[in-house]
Amino acid sequence: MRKPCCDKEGTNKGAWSKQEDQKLIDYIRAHGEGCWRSLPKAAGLDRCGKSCRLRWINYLRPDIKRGNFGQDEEDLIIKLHALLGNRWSLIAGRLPGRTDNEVKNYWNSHIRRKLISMGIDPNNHRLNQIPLRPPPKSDVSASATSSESTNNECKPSQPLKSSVNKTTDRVSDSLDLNLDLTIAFPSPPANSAEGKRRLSKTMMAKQVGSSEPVPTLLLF
DNA sequence: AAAACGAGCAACCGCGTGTTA
DNA sequence: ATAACACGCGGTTGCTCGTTT
Repeated sequence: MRKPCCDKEGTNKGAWSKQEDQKLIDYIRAHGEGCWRSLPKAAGLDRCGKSCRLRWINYLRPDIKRGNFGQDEEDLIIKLHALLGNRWSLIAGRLPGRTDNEVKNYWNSHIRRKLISMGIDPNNHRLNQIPLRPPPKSDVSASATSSESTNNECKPSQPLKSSVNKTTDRVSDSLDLNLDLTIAFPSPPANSAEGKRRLSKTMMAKQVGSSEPVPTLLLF
């Protein structure tokens, strides 16, 4: 039913050349973002539209801030992750100049490791009990959260629902994580199927725990 | 000096969702 | 109402480069 996003034959893959970058930049400067499917042809690129989009968003966009993450950014990522889980695009949306891919990579390569070394479960931001023991079978939620030993460990799953509302032994509490917050969404792009999409996704995320008091995050 | 290893990052893939015809 | 399309997201892969042995 679903066709591949582009015909795989005849499209380049792998690292982008300078010429390809320049073509993409020139085209988007002239015509703006969007219509990714038709863009490659129009721009003279032998690339899949998805690949063009990714390259632009993660690397070529002029407002991208490159380089190391600051301590404030790292703290913010940790706090947002405690609330939102692996919703990298939402998290990146609160970090000007950072992309979801960059945030995700930074989390996986730095923050995650750091939290683990501190004895903190990066998936639910709780202190691990030492020694780590497999949870009792009857405790479903516990088994879902002690995920270091499972294959589903990175499921964004219920960070909103489970991690936010239970405050006992939450490390984030000791890290001065102010959970009495309200999520302030960045204003969606004006042209914006994306804005609408993001908003609706976010609303869904908020509604996950709608039967319970939803903690709010006032960030800006 | 060279091989082995690990970390970091760019890019790809598959799926979910909103839109359109 | 629904199938096809277009896009965005999150997970994963694989390459590159620095460090260790």
